[in-house]
Amino acid sequence: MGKGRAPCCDKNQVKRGPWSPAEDSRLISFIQKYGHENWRALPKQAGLLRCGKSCRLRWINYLRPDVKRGHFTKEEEDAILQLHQSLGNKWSKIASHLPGRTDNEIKNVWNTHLKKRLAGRGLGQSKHESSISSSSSSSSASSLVSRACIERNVPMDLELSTGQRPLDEKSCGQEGVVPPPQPNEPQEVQEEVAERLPDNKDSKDHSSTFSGSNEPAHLKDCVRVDSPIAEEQMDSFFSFSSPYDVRSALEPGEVNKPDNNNNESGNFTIDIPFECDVEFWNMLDSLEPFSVHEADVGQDDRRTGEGFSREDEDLSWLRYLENELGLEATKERGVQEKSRAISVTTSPSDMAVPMKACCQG
DNA sequence: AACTTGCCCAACCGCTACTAA
DNA sequence: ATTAGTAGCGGTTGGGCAAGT
Repeated sequence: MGKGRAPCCDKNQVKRGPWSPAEDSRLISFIQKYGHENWRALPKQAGLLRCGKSCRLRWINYLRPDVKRGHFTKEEEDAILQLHQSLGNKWSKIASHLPGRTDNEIKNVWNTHLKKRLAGRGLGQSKHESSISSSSSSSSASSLVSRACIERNVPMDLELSTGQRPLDEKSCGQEGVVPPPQPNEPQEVQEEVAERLPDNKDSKDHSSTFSGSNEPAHLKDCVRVDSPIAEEQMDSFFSFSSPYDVRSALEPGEVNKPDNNNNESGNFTIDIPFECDVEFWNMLDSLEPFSVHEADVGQDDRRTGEGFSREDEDLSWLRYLENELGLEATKERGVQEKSRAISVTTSPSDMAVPMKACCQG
């Protein structure tokens, strides 16, 4: 090796800046299917022109299904103030006490709101004093924190904070949204995938977007390439219940999909070259984002309902994500989504020609 | 309406901690 | 014990947007 530490990625080769819906879709899809054993290798395996760090950040701060977004409640703000008194700028530790909030988000809120609020409340006060006096609702903040601790099995004693990150992938399952990874279960993986194949579509309630038999003729040839795979992938797109086995599934530079109907001999391999065609990505980005229509119904009701299932939660999250991405579920998008499903599933360079042909009509 | 200013927040950067060989 | 690779953390930046002039 050369001197010093190798850069995490070649900045000339990776895309930077805001994430496009297409990239989000690709990342979500990949992680949902294979997890994120290795962030560094993930972009390559997923066919993303991003630094692994960037992928990780995007996932943790934005795309994770259990990430809570929107304004912070007074309770949460008070909790942050309180926790900051004890922990200082240990944003990840603070975040671990606030379900669904990310360290980055908390850091931002602190820097933009809470710090000023605190400053405005009395410069002469000691930290401790200000903490006491500033928390008119400290009891509620405490209860929020303690509730979070209970939910997450995090010790209430902040000084004993273990440094674990309940918000990260290792403990998403505690939120009831993302179960802990179940590695080394190839049999289950296969069963899970088998269940998601088009043959079993009846068991799914959010697959209609891609079950379209009314796709335009000019798209059919394109879709034929591997539409069962695409549909399978998009069907399970936002369901985080599927186990995965990254270790056994992935080699650098390629994605070995679990067995499926398309490939009864197994070892279905999709090679996603890192050097993706920039034009392709431009085209991809110009496409309308992915959406699932059934999820439009009754999200809020589900939240309050007694039978709020994982599936419901997945759908809620999907709807939320759609909103976040500025997606609007419309019928005609099914066509584009077909295309997108393919792009998410296969090698961009493989798809570049047929996709281009399709788009040019 | 046009321009400026300030705020917000997603994303990036660089460092440290951890782990495996 | 050392080294290299990776994940995670905290600080910082910059683009977009809203409010103000």
